[in-house]
Amino acid sequence: MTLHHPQAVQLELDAVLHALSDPQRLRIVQSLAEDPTPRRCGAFDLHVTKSTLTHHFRVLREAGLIHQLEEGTSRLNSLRRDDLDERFPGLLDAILAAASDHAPLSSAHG
Amino acid sequence: MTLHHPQAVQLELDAVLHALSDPQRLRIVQSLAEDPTPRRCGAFDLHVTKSTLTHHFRVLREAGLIHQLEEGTSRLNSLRRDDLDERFPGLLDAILAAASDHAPLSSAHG
DNA sequence: TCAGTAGTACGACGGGCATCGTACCACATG
DNA sequence: CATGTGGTACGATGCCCGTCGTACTACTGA
Repeated sequence: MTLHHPQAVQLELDAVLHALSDPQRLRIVQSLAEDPTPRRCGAFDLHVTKSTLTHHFRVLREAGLIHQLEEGTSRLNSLRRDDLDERFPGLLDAILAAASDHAPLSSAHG
Repeated sequence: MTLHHPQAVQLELDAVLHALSDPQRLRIVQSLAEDPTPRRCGAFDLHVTKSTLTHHFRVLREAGLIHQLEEGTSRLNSLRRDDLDERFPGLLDAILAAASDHAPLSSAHG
């Protein structure tokens, strides 16, 4: 079974903003923006249980923010930058800029 | 008693995104962006009751998105564009652009 | 085969939120 | 004083959401 991803044209602003209004999910997107390397759900330092993690990644995927590629027992997550930029030009950049000003990921664990 | 408005520096991204993730509130902000004239809470065509209206305007105010000036029995609402732009450059513009693409206010009642 | 890893599915819990109705206040106007 | 207008406060309701635990599947490797 393949995972459902909305098409770029179908992305809804409400869903995107809601997805990013949660600190944990904003963290994930921030991290993926800093380092675009696709990586596992568990590879994000989030301090929540696995089931909660699954939930957050699902919200992000269904909002169209990330792409999840099934790879063995893992799912490789990547940011849908191009689709986001195509649908909502400048939105992701503005949010990421605001987020990095707010609580920079690079110094979050320092 | 004066209404509490957060300072520009204190604006939190989570709160802003959450405030704008609600369709009704996004509508209000959209409307204020299209026509910056400060106006009453009741002057927005929202199809919700007065108490719900009060709630939404409070959320917007406490997130720092709007300013409410007490004027007699009314509150004049205006968009805090400058403060938003100062704190989160480009964010409001990007969201408004995305929103107008999504569901243009000017054609909402047409 | 046994153990470990990566993740899902389901159910539950608690809190928050959008919405409403009712009651109430402040001001203007007749 | 009575009425209308603009808005708040409070309580209730129903739903959604973030979080967790438990049980489960699928793959990997000793």
